[in-house]
Amino acid sequence: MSAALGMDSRLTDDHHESLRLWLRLLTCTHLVETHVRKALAKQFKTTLPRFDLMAQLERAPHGLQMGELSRRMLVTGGNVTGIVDQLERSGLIVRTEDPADRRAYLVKLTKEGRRLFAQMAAEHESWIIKLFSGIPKREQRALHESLSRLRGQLTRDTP
Amino acid sequence: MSAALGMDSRLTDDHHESLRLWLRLLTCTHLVETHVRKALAKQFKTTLPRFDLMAQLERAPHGLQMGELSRRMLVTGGNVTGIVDQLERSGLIVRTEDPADRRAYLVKLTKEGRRLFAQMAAEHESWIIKLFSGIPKREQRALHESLSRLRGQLTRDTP
DNA sequence: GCCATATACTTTATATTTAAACTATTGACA
DNA sequence: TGTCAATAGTTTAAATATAAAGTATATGGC
Repeated sequence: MSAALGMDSRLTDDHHESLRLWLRLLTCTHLVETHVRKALAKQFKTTLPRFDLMAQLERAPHGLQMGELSRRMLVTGGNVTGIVDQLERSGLIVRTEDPADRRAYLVKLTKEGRRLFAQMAAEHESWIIKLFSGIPKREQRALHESLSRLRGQLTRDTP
Repeated sequence: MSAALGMDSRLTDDHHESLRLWLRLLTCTHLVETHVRKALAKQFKTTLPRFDLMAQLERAPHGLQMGELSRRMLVTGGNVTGIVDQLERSGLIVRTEDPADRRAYLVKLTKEGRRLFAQMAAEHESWIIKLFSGIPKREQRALHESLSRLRGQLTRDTP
């Protein structure tokens, strides 16, 4: 993630409500990210983007093209190249020839990658549940729904 | 920001609700960030972290220490050093001696920095308002409140 | 079939970001 | 007062991240 537009604890009244909402969204995301990043580093000696990429592959047993990874992770193609390089060097994923398109690869988890990811995913989920545990389930569902509407807006209107 | 944990459009049912909420939060934040980053680059030839840092200073006329910038922006100190270097080289901010502590600087906007920031802030706010315009004000307020509760959780329990 | 254009991926240059090590100064306290 | 841990900031190395340019392959129209 990029930077936060600042702790939103001292905004003056002349800031518009949408702006304040955005800053709060950014702060929350940043706080969770920092927590998860440190936990991944400490417990698994890995990083958030690598975990993210493996999470994508785990849901796609037949593999994903680089471009599809890029779209799903919301990062540029060049970025994906670098992270795939790292994970491939570690033996956790492999680039496979795409039989349907000689320009493309199908990236897949190796057996070792699947094994390791299963461990990390379980821990990761428990961290998230703990971090969100102070928000009642009812409110979490409402939040989720509002954010879904927002995501719809963002993907529909601003291509 | 770091990477998204993936488009949350194809989660399977076995994912816990908190995890889904987190992924949606991350996706929304990432989409807005990408939009704002591109707009800042296009219209002002600048970046999000530089804009963010200037936004912090604009609200602190007497200046801020590097460490205070780091805390408010939720990034590490080394990161702040780099961004301050850039902005200082461009003449938009200055490092001032802190009369109370010879280890510290007070970083301030220059006149040119204030002038430019005023322009950027106005545009920035209009972008945000537009991006969030599909969400009713009522729902925006509810979102803001839920996120406030979440932020409270995140800053209280996970130091 | 041939060619223009688009797509898939990599490379390059630059900026952001973290963690950890380092320097300088402060502040607490025996 | 002298010492020593804590604090403020920088530097370093490595990983992300973007945008833009480059390479190779597909695809669609002629």
